[in-house]
Amino acid sequence: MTTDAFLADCRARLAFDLLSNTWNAVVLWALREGPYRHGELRERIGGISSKVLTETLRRLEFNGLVDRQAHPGAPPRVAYELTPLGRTLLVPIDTIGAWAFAHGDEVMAAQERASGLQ
Amino acid sequence: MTTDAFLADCRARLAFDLLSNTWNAVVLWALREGPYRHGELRERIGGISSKVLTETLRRLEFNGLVDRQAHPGAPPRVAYELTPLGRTLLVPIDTIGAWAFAHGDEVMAAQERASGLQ
DNA sequence: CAGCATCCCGGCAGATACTG
DNA sequence: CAGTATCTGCCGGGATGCTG
Repeated sequence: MTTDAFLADCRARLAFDLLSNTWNAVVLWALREGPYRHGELRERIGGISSKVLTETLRRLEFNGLVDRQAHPGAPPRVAYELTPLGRTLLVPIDTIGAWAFAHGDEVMAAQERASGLQ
Repeated sequence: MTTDAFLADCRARLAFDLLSNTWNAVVLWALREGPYRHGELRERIGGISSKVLTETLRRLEFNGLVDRQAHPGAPPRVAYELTPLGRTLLVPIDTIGAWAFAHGDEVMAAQERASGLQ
């Protein structure tokens, strides 16, 4: 098992905290096909406010997962791109997504069962 | 790509929400080696309060990931065990942990770099 | 266009004390 | 032993409005 010293190890927490935010994984995933600008990202994602998108990008940048390129001038042009490190995180994200597609209905069924019998 | 319709799909969110809680994944992981009782789990995990452990177990049970067996009598004996569904979720959890072990130091280095230059 | 400044709210999680 | 009952603080995230 690769992660046997899991419980006490803070390093594992690191990855979970990265994926624990509502939007981190979504933005990372949306960026997988190349640089996008702020507005493009908002469109592609849908349902995220401008403020929250900026916060998320700042967080990802802080953790070395996203690279921010500001081309100066007016109007402002800012592009965001995955770093190589950020790109490696797409693997776990995809694994989670795959699990959801395989077992999502089982979870929902369990939820309804549990709700039903109070 | 298995999860191309990721952004709009609520099913993917399901899995992320499951792993977004601070303790869900930890408790799931702690349960991977068979049934444990409330007190045993607390010991094995460390740093979790009784109340929060109960809440977490209730949540996991609600989602069909954990099975709760109460053997009546005094003193009370309650054991928790992974369901087959819960066991499948160990795979993504392990993937995340493996990523953390492989790239955790890169993230920490990036954080220090970002903190350093203000 | 990109993004800060505010205000606000709900829910996770910790600490503490109590019960069958 | 395995919980429940409170009280509390914190932070993510939404809404709105303003700026260079």
